[in-house]
Amino acid sequence: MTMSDYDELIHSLRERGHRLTPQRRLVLEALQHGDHHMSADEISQTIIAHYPSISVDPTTIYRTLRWLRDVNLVSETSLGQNHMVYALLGSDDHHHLVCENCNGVIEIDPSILEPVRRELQARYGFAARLAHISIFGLCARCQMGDAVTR
Amino acid sequence: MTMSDYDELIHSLRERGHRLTPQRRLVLEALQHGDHHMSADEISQTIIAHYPSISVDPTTIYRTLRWLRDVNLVSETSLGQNHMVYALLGSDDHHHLVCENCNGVIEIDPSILEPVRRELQARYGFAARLAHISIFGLCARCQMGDAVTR
DNA sequence: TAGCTATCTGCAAACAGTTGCATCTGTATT
DNA sequence: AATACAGATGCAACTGTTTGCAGATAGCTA
Repeated sequence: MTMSDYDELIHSLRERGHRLTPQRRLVLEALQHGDHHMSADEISQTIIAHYPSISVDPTTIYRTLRWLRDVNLVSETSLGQNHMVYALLGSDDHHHLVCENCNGVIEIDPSILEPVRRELQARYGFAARLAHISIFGLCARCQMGDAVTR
Repeated sequence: MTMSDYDELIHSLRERGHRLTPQRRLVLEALQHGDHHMSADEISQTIIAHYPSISVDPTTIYRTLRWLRDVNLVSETSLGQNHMVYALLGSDDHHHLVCENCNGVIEIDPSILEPVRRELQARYGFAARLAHISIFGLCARCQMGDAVTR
């Protein structure tokens, strides 16, 4: 996303009554800084590390992340752990294959789901939001004997 | 699932060290009784309604549901609410299109994801567990103006 | 530049679900 | 029928996340 795209986006959000508060800027900055998926707690720690004098309430971080997800700026993904992870959308998009046995994660090209997206739109008129989703199952190694033996 | 299938299943689970306790029977019975997806709390309420004298600890219900999911007897699905819902596998299998705006759920034929399952196995050797999954997005009605306006 | 108001924040309390641990029990073995 | 023990249960404490509410503030309007 270019800078002018970003400005335009903020402007269009403002027009719809959304506000760009210091807290929201800090969360966005943290997400830009950490280039991988981040948990709410990692975002909080990143803000504290960069601005020790500022404190952002965890509730606000959660609410900001939900807002960013709702306006399609970040993805929210479960990787089989006890917390969600978040990532800025628009570059390095991919999906995840999560092994339920060894907890390993394989990142895959998002194009594999394009036919499904098209069919859902055609058949049901449904616009699927398929961004950074997880597909759970068993990886090649864990399939041997383990699907039953676990 | 026929009765002998069921007996066979229990037998094979026992062989692997799993036990069929009264609590587990009650959870299974509740799932058979309610024909739709049920939350842990609904299962608890159903047990209380049928057997007022027996109490099953919520922790045990959660652990039983996780076990049933791990041995592939029930599905665990998020329908966009703040809790998971569970269903017995094997009949009436389907997937869900969940509208993030109006929270409506459309049930769809599971065959739509078969090509994806095959490709994941072929390309990555990954055995996807695609049972009663949810795909989030916007339904036809909510797409008009709402994808942006929300 | 000050005022207005819908939106946002922080705090406390709540909620769904998980974990640690001591005790109990289903089931195989004798 | 009695024994033994891996595996299951119940309780309490904890985790990640959400919600209710009162006070604060972004950003429009004059």
